Amino acid sequence: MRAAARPLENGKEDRRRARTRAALLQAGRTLFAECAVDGVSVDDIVLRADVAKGSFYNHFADKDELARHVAAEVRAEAEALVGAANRAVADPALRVAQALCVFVQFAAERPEKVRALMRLHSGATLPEAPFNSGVRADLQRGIAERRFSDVTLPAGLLLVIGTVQIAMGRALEAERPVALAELARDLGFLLLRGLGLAAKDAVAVAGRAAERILPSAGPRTRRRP
Amino acid sequence: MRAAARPLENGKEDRRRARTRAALLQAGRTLFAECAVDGVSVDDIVLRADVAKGSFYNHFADKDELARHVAAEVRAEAEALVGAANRAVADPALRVAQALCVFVQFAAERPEKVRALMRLHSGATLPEAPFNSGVRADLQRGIAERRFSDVTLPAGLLLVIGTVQIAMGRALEAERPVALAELARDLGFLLLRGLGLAAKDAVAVAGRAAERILPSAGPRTRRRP
DNA sequence: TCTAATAATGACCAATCGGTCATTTTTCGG
DNA sequence: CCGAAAAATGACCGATTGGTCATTATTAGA
Repeated sequence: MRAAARPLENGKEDRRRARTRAALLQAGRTLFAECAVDGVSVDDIVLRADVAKGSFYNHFADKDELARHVAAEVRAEAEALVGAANRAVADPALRVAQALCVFVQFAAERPEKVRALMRLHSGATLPEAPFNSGVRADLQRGIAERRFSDVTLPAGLLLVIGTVQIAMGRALEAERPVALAELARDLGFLLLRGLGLAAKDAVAVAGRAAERILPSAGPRTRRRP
Repeated sequence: MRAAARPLENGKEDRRRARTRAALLQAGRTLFAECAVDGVSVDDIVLRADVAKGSFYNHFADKDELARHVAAEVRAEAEALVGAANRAVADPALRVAQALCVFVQFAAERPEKVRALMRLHSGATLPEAPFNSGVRADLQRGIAERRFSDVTLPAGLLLVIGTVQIAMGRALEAERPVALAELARDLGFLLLRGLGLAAKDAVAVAGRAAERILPSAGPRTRRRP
C-alpha cells in the first residue's frame, strides 16, 4: 500500500508482460492475414508467438478477444495515418482523395496488417461504424459547403467506403507500385466526379492527392523533365 | 453396356441422389451464411441436412468443395437475374445501373444466399474474376461508345464492383425496402456521374433503372398521384 | 538474501474435428 | 420375385481443438 494503490510501476515485469502480449498480437495478426479466425487454432498462435499456451489465456479470454485487439490496433494505425495526412487540409474533396491514397499506400506497404484487418472486418463495413467516422465527417462538411452536389449522405458514404475498400483489396494484389499510384489517382478522380466535382476540378484534386501521398504518382499529363 | 455407356437414366435413383445433394448444398448455404467455412463442421452440415456423415463424402471430396459449389450456385443465380433484366437493354449506363439494382434486390430478397456468397467470395473480388465479366463487358462497351468519359478500365471496374459490393452488403442490413430502393437509385446516380454522365442524364438513367427493377422506388421528384 | 507477488509454463483433459469403411437400404433390369 | 448395382448409413478412428491448472521462473521490495 506504499505507492498508492498502484501495484505496477514501469519495471521489468511490465516489460516482460508487454513483450509476450505483443508477440501474441503479432502472431495473431500474421495468421489472421491468411486464415479466418476459426481457421487458426490457439496452438498455431502460441507456436508462432513462441509462448506457452497458458500465457495466451493469461492475456486474452479467448481467440475472438485477440482478434478484436488485432483489428483495433491496425484500425487505429490506419486512422492515425489518414489523420496525419489530412491534418492541415481543409478541402473535403482533397481530404477524401487523400484518404483513399493513404489507405492504398498502407495496404501496399503493410499488406499483412491490412489483410488481417479486412478479414476481421469483413461484413462489418457499416457506414455507421466508428472506423468510418472520419470519412463521414468529411462527406457531411463537403455537402454542407456545397463542395459536393446532389449527394445524399447514405449514398455518398457507401460510394466512398465501397471505393476505398475495394481499392485496398486491389492494392493487396498489385505488384508494381507505380500502377497502384495511377490507379489510386484515377479512382479518386472517378470518385470525386461522382460526388459532384467538375471533371477538371476532380482531375486536379485527385492528381494532387496522389502526388502528395504516393510518391511515384505523376500528374495525369506527362511533362518533359 | 446395354443403353450405350450411360449407366444412369433418369430414374428414382437419380432423384434420390439429387435430393441428398441438394439438402447438403442448402444446409451448407445456410450455415456458410452465418459462419466462415472453418467455423462450420461437417457434422453441423450433415445434421442440418438430415443426412448421414458418410453421404457427405459420397458427394463432395471435402468441405471446401461443397463451399465452392454453394458459391457457384448463388453466383450463377445472380448472374442469371442480371442477364434477364438486361436482356433487351443496349445502353451501357442503364445496364450498369440495372445491374446494381438487381444485386440490391437479390440481396434484400435472398439474404441467406447473398450472405453465403459474400462470405465465400470475401477477398476474391478481383476485377478479372469471371463473376465480374458481365460488368466488365458493359464498361468496355460504354467506354468504346463514349457513353462514359475519361474512364480507364481498371479504375472504372473497381468503382463499379466496389459500389455494387457495398450496396449488397448494405442491403443485407436494411429493414425497409423503400429506403433500399431510394438508396440504390441515389447510389446509381453517383456511380453514373462518376463514370462521366451528365448529372441530368445520370438522374434519368438511375431513376429508370430503379423504377424498373425495384418496384417501390419512385422517381426522384415526387409526383401527384 | 529472503519473501511475496506476478507471470510464464506445458502437461493434461474432454469434446470435437475431418475422414474412413463395412454394413444396410433402396432401386433397377430381367 | 431375384440378384446386382448404387446410394445411404453411422459406428469408429486418430488427430486436433479450446480451455484448465498445478508448477516453475522471474521480479520487486525489504
